[in-house]
Amino acid sequence: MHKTLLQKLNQLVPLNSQQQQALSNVVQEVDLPKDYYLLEKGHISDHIYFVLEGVLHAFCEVEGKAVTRWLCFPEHFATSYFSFVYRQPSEDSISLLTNAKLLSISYQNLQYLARRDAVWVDLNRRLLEYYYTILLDRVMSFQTQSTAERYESLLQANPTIEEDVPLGCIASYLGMTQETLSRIRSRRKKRG
Amino acid sequence: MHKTLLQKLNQLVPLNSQQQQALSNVVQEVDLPKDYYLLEKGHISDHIYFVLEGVLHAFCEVEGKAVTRWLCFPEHFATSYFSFVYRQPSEDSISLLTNAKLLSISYQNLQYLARRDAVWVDLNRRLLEYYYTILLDRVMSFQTQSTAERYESLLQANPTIEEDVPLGCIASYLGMTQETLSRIRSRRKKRG
DNA sequence: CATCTCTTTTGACTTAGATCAAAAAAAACA
DNA sequence: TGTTTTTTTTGATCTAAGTCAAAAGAGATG
Repeated sequence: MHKTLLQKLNQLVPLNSQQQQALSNVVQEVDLPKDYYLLEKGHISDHIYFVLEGVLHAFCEVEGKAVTRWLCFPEHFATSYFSFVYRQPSEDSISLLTNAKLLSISYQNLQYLARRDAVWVDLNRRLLEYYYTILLDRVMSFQTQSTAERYESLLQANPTIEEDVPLGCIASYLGMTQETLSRIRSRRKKRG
Repeated sequence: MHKTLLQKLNQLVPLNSQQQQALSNVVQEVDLPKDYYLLEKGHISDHIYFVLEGVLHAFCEVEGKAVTRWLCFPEHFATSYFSFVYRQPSEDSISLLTNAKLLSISYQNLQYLARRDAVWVDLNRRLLEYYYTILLDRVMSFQTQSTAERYESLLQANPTIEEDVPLGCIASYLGMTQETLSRIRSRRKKRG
């Protein structure tokens, strides 16, 4: 079983060795190439992923343009949440922005775990709480920050983003045009 | 016990009469006046509220200006989520924008319920899931909509907002200035 | 290596929304 | 009731960011 995942989970809820074993029985490690689709729009999300290496993104089409709904970096979890939980077709697609090494757990297996041990229910709640507060911050960044400030914060939280994520994805994620982000970058360089 | 709350909860998870009774034992109905503070910044959020009548808002100070973090209308739940869950001082304050009738449940009592019956854990998760997806939509509105479109959506979802919520609160909630919202309103009126 | 495609940068221009300031309207209050 | 305070509207700029278009750069492909 993968140390990184256990560390992350233990921060939220302590797991005994039995629980760790139960988890390792249902977790699958996969290596996937850049541009691989984990989920296509219209399908039901059947897995939740934990990113070991690489970057993922979820996006949907709005008026012909792709909107980046989120970016997912190493040591974070990814799925189309609405679809996964409510068993409804996803509005979003999820694909890989780089080659990636992931851990994957199926909906079935997660249900199975949750039925046998309440710790997994608890963990699920903790994770949700965590991502909820992150999302609240993202909302506030739109309320209070300029485009340049939003980019600066993102860069601070994730310095590798410039190499791994196309300009257009980042711009859309931050709610601005590609051109604007490109200009923000060139201004940054001039200053240092 | 209040019908409205039970209806809402039953939509998420069916409750038997025993569970309904258990809930009614810990729920308190309160009538509070406009401008009353349910939570002041720096304190730990000790209650979760269900709004029967009236409107609440949460706000924090950023660079000397109040930022509306959320608005809460009848048949919705309110608390400073981060503070309530992590038992940390809240960054936000919560106060009433109108006279209000609320149902309140304390953290202690909710813990008590959750220890005795897993249905309350489940319900908590369902609620969190629900509000998570709402928040995702709010993020997307910033990514894809103009100020006027955001206001239009909000108005559609909550037609009474014009009477109940001051212009400045709404503007801040939607990430624009008061002046901009005022102009959006006057343009609306001219058209009809 | 030349060609084609896709992404990013740069430029010129337009516009939505911010800022600053003052007037008008609405609440609060004595 | 008139006076004070707060909220909202309106007006005159200003500027950040969007749009449109073209050039430059970087990868992919034959």
